Amino acid sequence: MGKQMTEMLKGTLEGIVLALLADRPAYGYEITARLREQGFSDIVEGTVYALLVRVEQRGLVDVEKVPSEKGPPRKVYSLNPQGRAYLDEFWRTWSFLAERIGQLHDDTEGDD
Amino acid sequence: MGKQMTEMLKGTLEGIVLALLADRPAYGYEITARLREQGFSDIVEGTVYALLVRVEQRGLVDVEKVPSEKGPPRKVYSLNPQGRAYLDEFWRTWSFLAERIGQLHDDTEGDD
DNA sequence: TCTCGGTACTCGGTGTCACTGGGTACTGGT
DNA sequence: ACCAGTACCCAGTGACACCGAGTACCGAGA
Repeated sequence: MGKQMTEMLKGTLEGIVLALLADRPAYGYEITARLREQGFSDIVEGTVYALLVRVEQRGLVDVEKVPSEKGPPRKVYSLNPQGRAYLDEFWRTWSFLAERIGQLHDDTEGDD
Repeated sequence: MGKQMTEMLKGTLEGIVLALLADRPAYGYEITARLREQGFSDIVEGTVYALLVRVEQRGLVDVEKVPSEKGPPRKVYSLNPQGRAYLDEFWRTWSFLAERIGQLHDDTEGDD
């Protein structure tokens, strides 16, 4: 979608993935697929895997290795309490930002 | 506000500043002050100035030097047609992202 | 006069993040 | 034997907000 989206995803993609995990546990390949379904068509696997490594090292998710019928074993990630708290904080930050920007949009859209 | 806000501002702060300039021309110091008024209390001058240099070099804004009664001359930035087009693109990208994330929020908020 | 605080802009270095473009390994079908 | 799909990993790149410090210009008070 372009460079603007790339920059905008910094900081938000993490929240998006954690929100997906809050819904239900999932593994990397699956998360990538879900993101693509939701319209984030050019988010590639490498990005998601790197992100998952990060959140794991920060202790926001629990990991369980589950054998797959097809291919290597899956690493299934699930949100733990710490992750949930972090996600809460993410929503607060997001709401604040979205509100300001929404207001800015309303103020400036009348003149084009 | 914390690290999450820092990361989230990547890509969005640029749009915010351009939106401010779409409202009316302004200079760096003033923009910083306006941002603080709007609640972005810990955005420091250095960040804003660096951003302005960037958008100037990309040709999104026009610059005019105006003498100040107090201190060094002001560099007054105003959005030009290219910048307006870029801002339009920003709003499209933002709307897309905000819609997905908003939906994600609605889906997951019911279970805490 | 000298200092201090407010105004206004500049700059080098840091950490974080999404992206790129590869690679490994396991399975089933042809 | 080969290939496509599944599933994960990794080193390097560019962009960006932040940090801390510096420069310069002005008016007011000690």
